Amino acid sequence: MDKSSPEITASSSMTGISIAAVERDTGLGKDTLRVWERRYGFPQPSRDARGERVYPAEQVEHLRLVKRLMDQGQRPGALLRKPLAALSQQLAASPPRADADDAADWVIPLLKRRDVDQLRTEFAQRLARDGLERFVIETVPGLNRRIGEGWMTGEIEIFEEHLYTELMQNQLRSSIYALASRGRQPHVLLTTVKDEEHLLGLLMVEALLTANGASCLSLGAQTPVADIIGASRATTTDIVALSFSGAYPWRKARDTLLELRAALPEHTELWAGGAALASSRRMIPGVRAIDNLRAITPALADWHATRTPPAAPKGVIRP
Amino acid sequence: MDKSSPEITASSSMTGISIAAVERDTGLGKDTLRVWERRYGFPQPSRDARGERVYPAEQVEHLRLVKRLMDQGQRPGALLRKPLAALSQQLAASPPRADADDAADWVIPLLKRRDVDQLRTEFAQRLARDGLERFVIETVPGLNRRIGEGWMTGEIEIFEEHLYTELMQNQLRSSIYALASRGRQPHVLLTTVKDEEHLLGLLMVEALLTANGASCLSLGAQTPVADIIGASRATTTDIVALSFSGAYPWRKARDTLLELRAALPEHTELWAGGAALASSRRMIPGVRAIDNLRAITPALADWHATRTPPAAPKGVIRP
DNA sequence: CAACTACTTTGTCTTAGACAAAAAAGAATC
DNA sequence: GATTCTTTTTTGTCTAAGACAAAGTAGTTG
Repeated sequence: MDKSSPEITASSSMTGISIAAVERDTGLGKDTLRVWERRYGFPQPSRDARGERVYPAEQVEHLRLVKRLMDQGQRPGALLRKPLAALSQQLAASPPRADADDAADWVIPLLKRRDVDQLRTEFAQRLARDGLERFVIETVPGLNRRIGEGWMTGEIEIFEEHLYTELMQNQLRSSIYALASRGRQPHVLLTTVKDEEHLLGLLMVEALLTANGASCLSLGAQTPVADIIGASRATTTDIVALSFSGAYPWRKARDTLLELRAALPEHTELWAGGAALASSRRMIPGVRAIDNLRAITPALADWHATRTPPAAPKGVIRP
Repeated sequence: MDKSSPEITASSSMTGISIAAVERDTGLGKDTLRVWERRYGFPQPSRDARGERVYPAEQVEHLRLVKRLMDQGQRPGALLRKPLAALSQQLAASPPRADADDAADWVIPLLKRRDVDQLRTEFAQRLARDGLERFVIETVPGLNRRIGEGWMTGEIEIFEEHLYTELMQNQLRSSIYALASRGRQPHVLLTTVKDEEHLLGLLMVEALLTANGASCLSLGAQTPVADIIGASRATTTDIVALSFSGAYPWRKARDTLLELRAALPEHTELWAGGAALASSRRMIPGVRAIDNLRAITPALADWHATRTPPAAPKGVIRP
């Protein structure tokens, strides 16, 4: 009511949203928001008494939509000139909707009902029924797609997406932990470079690797390149695996990989996965491209085939 | 050993580091970095051909130190006027060094050796020996303190701190998962507000709650207040638990809590923990302050005592 | 010791202009 | 038709100094 507490209840909704809050909510930088306003006339926030931008909630929603479509590869200039309605249509049409996808529809009502226990149970049951490998390769991507779709069409809220991610991450983590056995070959160092989030995708890869007998060490997302190098050196790392999301610029990915390749010892393999690498049939020397999740198992098999399994280079210690 | 290793190939080091990279590495905003330069004369980056700031690696290190001390409650104006040497001393002196802390020293050499397997084993062993509760209340805080100290004195690198956090998080998560049983009372919604990271601390709390029979749902860190409200509503949430780090401004914490209190249904309890709340004996009406980790167990006991345990409001279903 | 006021510190927001990296379009090659 | 090279457009990030309120400190009073 009065000025004593800044914006009483939902500090966001009634009063409008500050530029810092919009940055947090949409992931678009402050500079970007300002320059869009100047160039395209959208968003067009009102101003408070101090002359600072105050974004209405609906414009923030609109911006979130734009961000989503940009993450799919669209360009902002085109998107910002279109009216809101055109965008909503576009996203509904964009994914080609594989036939079996609708099988993932069960997740939406459970999320809406916030039925956490049931969600956990469903995840666990499907995992037990299909096995970890099939679960990760088929079920989880289907669910992810359905969630993304639901968000875009307004079926579910942001919180519900977070909830899904949180629960699925827990499921995967516990499966990984249950499988992990110490000291097995190969040792894989797993991470994404800076500017990438994508934690769920990383966990999916880790699950597949662990299920196939590898010993993973995940550094989480956003590891600076220097740290990846530092981490792999002086560690018995056989493979360094990087994940790039689809939106990641191709050249940057290539440069990062080349830099890593040069810095890593020769006997350490370098794997790169994610949509950014899958699209091009360009190969980078010394880097193994992992087109999709299914390619992980054969790649691991190759690794084992290349190394002569019985004659270990270092003395094999068996108690 | 020598300076060659951390820098060599990293695209950032030879050339110097851009302001965006410094923001990412230190957590200090671009605006803040610029205004410090103007006001205090530090940092003082050189400029590239385009006139843009290029920070030498040593200044970034210095900044990281400053950030650390700020997180302990110190003020930037004082820190930035002091020479680097004074800061290094300060941090070494700051924690009062409880007697038994040195027992945590074993973790440093293992980290330096990057002996992941051994670290996992040590964690697991101590946990099995002492039990989850003692592990979380005594061992983990001791380790955290030792790690923070090691980082500040230069014993360990950032990567090694990340590695520790990652491994410990995995340990806690798996313990939590093993304990979790569905549908037990009370249902606790667990999170931190925006501007808080503190994920490890949150997991420690979750572990304690779960060990004492609660059914936790963690929303991870950085949940906007509006989402917390949305999440708790229409869910069978008995307790909403928030965690504030020590650096969090007192008033903001109070306002957030009051806002939440007003929005939550009356039968939902609101718990607040973390150093920010512990220092003041100020009470906020309708909010239960959790001074430290040890206070969690009695608080849960209180909750059970308040509710009449045998006469469940909803029919008890037993198959 | 708590609460009020006055003073200092500090982070974030404002403006417009500039420029390089990324993407798209066009042209030329095998 | 597909690949490579060149040109043009698009787009995000950076810089500048000034302004101001929120957070913290100190001094005063009950």
